[in-house]
Amino acid sequence: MASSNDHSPQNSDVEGTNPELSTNLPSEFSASAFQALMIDQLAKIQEQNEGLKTRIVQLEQDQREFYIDTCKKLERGARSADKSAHELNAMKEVFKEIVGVMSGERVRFLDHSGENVTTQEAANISESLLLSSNHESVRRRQEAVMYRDSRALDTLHVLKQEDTDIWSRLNHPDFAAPSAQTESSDYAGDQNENIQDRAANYKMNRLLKTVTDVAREYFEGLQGQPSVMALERRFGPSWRCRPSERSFFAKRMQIINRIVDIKKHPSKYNLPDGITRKKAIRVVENMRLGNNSFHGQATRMTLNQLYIYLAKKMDTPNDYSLQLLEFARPRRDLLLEKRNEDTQSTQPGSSSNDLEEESRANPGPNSEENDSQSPRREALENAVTGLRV
DNA sequence: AGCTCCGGTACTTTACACAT
DNA sequence: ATGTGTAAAGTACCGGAGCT
Repeated sequence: MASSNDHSPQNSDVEGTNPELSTNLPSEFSASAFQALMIDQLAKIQEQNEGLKTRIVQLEQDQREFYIDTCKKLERGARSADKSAHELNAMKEVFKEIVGVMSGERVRFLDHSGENVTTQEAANISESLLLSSNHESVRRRQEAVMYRDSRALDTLHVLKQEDTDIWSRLNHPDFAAPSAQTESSDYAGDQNENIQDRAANYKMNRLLKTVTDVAREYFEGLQGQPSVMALERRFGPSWRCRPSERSFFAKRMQIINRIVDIKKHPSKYNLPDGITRKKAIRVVENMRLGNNSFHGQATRMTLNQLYIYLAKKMDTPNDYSLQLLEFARPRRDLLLEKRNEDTQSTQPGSSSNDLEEESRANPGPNSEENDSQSPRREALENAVTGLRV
């Protein structure tokens, strides 16, 4: 364009200043001007072509980069989808665990004695993806824990010296000792805090009514809970730092101590050698149910009364038996009956009163059915028949 | 010897069942 | 509805064991 502008003044100059010359050479001038114009135009086209070429090359490069970038994104997406699927499966496993805990199935995982776990259940557990993925990292920690605990146990209280083979089977992944953690990651730190919180917040069950339940809570753990024995071994007394928990634990330990002592020294209680823990528990449960002389007569004791009975050393050698000699009545009932007798003795009775008294004095096999607590007692009796084996 | 931790126990408070 | 008795849970204190 600049070149064409350059030519036009020349033309006007030639035509304007020298009209004679222009009239003499019109054809020659126009041809040369046309040539120059064409060359100029061609040059411009060439320039445009080169510009287009570079732009096409640039576009090709851009497209290639876009393609590579998209491929990378797709690859990342695919990997992310795989990971999500894996996590989803893991979540399904966790959900199954939660359902298991809620339905009571999961408690079998905590059955440290291994008495209640069938081969099929063991196989199912070992097939769990989540558990298996957790297993490796947890296993190393647990080995360190077991080593530390087994050494610590040598110097601890006699009660804490329960069979190490039971402890070795305690493999619940949630309750590794914080001190045994070797990872220094934030995740491991969070887990430590979580575990310590859970241990610090554990509260022994106040609603238990039988020695069997107390022993289960201590040795095996209740549904979805760690066993008290495991808490003791992993955290020492620190998990029960609250005064209420300490006191309650001390009372429960009177019962547990007796079970352990019966198992260790059966001859001390005129019981056969090699007695199992289950049988030791049954002996103490029988004592609670009627093999006792609480306040001078056989009484079906509460756990608190059993604690008093043992703590005050009110027990006698005759109380320890695998046979339940008498399924006694609760102290509350006995006291109430005694009070009624006293009031009736002050008011010499009618014939109906005599009958009532006689029926109380000789309670028949169904006498407790009229009791206000008969459903509970029925459950207890069922438990007793189970204990009698 | 002094300190801390822990278990044991007396005492108090609370909850519940039963009688009036 | 209120009073009473019993049992259980919780609190406070004491004493022993272990550590510095």
